[in-house]
Amino acid sequence: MADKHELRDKGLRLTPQRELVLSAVRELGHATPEEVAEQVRATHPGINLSTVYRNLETLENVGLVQHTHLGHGGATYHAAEELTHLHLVCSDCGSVGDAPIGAAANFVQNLADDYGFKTDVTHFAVYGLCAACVK
Amino acid sequence: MADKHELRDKGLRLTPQRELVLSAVRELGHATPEEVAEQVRATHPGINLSTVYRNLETLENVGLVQHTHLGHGGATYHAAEELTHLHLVCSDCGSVGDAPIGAAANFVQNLADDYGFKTDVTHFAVYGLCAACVK
DNA sequence: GCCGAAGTTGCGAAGGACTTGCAAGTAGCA
DNA sequence: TGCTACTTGCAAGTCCTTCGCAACTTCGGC
Ligand SMILES: [Mn+2]
Ligand SMILES: [Mn+2]
Ligand SMILES: [Zn+2]
Ligand SMILES: [Zn+2]
Repeated sequence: MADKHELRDKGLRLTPQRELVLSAVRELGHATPEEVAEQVRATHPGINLSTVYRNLETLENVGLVQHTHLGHGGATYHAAEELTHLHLVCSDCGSVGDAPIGAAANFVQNLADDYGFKTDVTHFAVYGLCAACVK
Repeated sequence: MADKHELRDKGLRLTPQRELVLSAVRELGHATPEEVAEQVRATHPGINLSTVYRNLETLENVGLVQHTHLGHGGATYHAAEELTHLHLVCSDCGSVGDAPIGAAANFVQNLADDYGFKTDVTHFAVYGLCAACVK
């Protein structure tokens, strides 16, 4: 549920649509704009898809949500608090597994040391074959 | 330049368009379908974009090219031989740097050991801030 | 509480990036 | 040389995301 103050505190106006979009992202864990819209429509049937897109962008600008790429195209949205894990996406079966960010700590450190590159490991999924499909 | 035999050897028919698409991918290093089309048009002005898409797909199916995601959307194509490095994409300035695959060896090993996940580190770029933009 | 400026919404239309159907053309094998 | 399966160009069609705009809210000030 979106607390009214957190939106106002970020300098955003409080509209039912905006609260609902944020709530939906939190409830869904990660979701495409289309899925967010569908979820919001459960309580607010009239919401327009473009309103969902606009609010996702606005919420991302103030850091309340963030997007990730799990598949070959588009984006999926997470609540910012939730971005504490990596996504392991299987190229074969499409499954999305989680791994703690720490699993990449070493890698991130290497890139920082050797290239001065500050890696955001959550923006793109980690792509490959899941344990089940390796066999 | 695409050697005629390598296409035939993969069971593909040899068309000028197909050879040119493969050559273009090799010359460009990594390129979007649009960029490949533009490159091909230098010697074969009439080539249709859909022919480029179809051939990229065909060439990917037989393993001569491969696609990667460097940006937030679409795909860019590489010659299969060239996929020996990671891409470090800067979220700020958009630059695309390279790093040897080995930089991720440790990470890949971790995921294999802990999750049985076989990682393809080249499919998605490594996203973050380049050294210049970190400052 | 009421007002007005600025921000937001819904809707329809536009964009951009592929994908598809199809008729004409071509490669490759006999 | 001929046949058949594969390819191509072209036009149209999808799918996903963004825009323009008029109507409508929100919210700080009065
Ligand atoms: Mn992909
Ligand atoms: Mn992105
Ligand atoms: Zn799998
Ligand atoms: Zn940069």
